[in-house]
Amino acid sequence: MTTSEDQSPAQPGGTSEQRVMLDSVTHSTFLPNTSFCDPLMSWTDLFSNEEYYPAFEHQTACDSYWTSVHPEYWTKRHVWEWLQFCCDQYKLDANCISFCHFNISGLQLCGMTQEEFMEAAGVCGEYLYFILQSIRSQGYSFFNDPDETKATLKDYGEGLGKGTSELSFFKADDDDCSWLLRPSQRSWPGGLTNQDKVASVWGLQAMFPSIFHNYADSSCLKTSGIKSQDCHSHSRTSLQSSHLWEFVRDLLLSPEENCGILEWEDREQGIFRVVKSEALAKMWGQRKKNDRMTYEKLSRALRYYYKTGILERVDRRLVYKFGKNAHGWQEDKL
DNA sequence: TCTTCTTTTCCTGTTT
DNA sequence: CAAACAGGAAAAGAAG
Repeated sequence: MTTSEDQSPAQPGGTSEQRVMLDSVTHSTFLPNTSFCDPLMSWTDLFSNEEYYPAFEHQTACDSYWTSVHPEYWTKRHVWEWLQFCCDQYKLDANCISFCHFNISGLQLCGMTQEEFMEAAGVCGEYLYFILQSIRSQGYSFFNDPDETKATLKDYGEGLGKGTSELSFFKADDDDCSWLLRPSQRSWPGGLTNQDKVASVWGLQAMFPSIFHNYADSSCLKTSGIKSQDCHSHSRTSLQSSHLWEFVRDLLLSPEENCGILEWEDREQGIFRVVKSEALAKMWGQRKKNDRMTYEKLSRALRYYYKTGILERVDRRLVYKFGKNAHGWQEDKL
């Protein structure tokens, strides 16, 4: 597999700005949702490769940012910028997203149904769908600027929980190109403080409580650094680096990425089988940037989970079971 | 820097 | 015999 390190930088659109943008995404693996998409190609690989992405639209640095254009007029680049923003800002797990499905214009994006979003990005897809719809239809912009804030949290109802006072979820005047960001604000995706991010996430929670309720436990909504009382994660590490058991769980929950490496034996009981042990180890090794990973080592790490109740022993080869301290795998709690 | 926790690495022995 | 399991020990790595 090719890595971003050995890619030639000489491709259309491969400006330093774009590479910075793309490289800030985790080195995810993308498994086949489409016939032309290399299953192990990362986002960086995908979009820096002209074969896969010939139409980078040859934009220049002075071209508009996605926030300054209505979604229906977004270019493909705007679509990625938006995806990039959503991943960064709302801690969506890029692994959940099949970027091959988003190699489209804004008009096509706006034509996608909720089901199509979910097909392309699983639970993140539903989330992305709602974000997009809010941008299209309601004119919400997500930024913190006291001078620009036209409405505070109270406009969106009571009982939103801690942190809501920080919120400056913004609804602009209808005649003010409502969802636009002014040029001076266009640097904000990289400049937000943690507090801003908390505020923004709380804002989304206010808008889409059902989504947050449903997915608070999902790895696709990473919650590190967000002191939400709804956060059920026991993880003490960064959200961007999921634990092994979460990686395994997410693989089980993402059939399009699974490639038959793992399969459920008993979905209700949380019993699953490792079908391709070395492939699983390789994939985990790619995630951890460790090409010496083997199933033997991976399985040793899995066995440590017996102690903590993340996994329970199943006396069958290559079969494991989620324990009482594993969360986010149950179908009815997703 | 220290501490804690998770994961990696290596190992020996056992089971399938 | 190979592959997988079990678990001890030590070290590395990440994060607070």
